[in-house]
Amino acid sequence: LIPRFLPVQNYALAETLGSGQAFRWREVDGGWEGVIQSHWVRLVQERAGLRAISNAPTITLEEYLQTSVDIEQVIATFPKDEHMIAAVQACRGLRLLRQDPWECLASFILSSTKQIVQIQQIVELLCERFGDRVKTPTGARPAFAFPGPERIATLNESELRSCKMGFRAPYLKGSAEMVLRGEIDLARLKSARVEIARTELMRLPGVGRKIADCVLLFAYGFQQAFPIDVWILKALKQLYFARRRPTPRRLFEFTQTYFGPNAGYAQQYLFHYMRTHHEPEL
DNA sequence: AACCAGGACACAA
DNA sequence: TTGTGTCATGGT
Repeated sequence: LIPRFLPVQNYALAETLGSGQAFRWREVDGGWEGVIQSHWVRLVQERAGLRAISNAPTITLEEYLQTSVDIEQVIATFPKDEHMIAAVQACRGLRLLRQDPWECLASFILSSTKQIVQIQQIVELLCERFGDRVKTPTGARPAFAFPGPERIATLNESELRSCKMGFRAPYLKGSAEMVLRGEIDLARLKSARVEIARTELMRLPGVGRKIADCVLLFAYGFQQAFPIDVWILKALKQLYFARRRPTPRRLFEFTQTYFGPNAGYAQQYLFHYMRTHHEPEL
């Protein structure tokens, strides 16, 4: 296992890994351990960057963690209203990851009406039971790769339900089968226009507008994508549409114009802010 | 013990 | 188009 250093300023590692965009990271002895592709990874926050222990190529780590993104430059494009200022103030250094499309897609299919801790539990069970073992340092807990669509497609519904995913089981299996049959090409979406990529993703069972936007943002890096979940919906209505009744279409229009070219980052800051400051109802 | 969770879907009006 | 019930499971 190769230790190395990823220089980066102002990287909020704990909030980035633990706040609901990825579900497989665990805090262990002051660091964060997880799996990227087929590589076990341990990350430790340091003053001038991130210390990484892993066999994964450096470029893989940098890509996943997006360490080359200048977050101050991103923040500078946010609207300067009091709510965004407070959200940035609450966690300067929060990042967006760049995850594997299938893992991200499958994870968010499993996310609907679940709390983040429960999503983590479901995904962990799925990997433990059906993922390939990956190499770990002696003494560390066993770790597993995320099972690919070819593996998920072979499982029956009761095997999937044993991972506590409930009614989402047929969605996951159905989506795995469509990917496996080539009815959707996840790799090709990277170079598509965002509207086309979204429409494609929404053809999959269990994937609506919100989950599609999560995958567009967290896996493909479409920074205009703005997932609207219950927290963000509450934030938008409460902070920007008080005493009004926006239609979903009007809300979407607002997110695409008001928050600027990095709307997806703004969304993640608002999401984290709402969840950690659990605003009293207004 | 109710209520809710990073929703989607079929169906009604 | 917008509204309601349903789905499975566990945390708070």
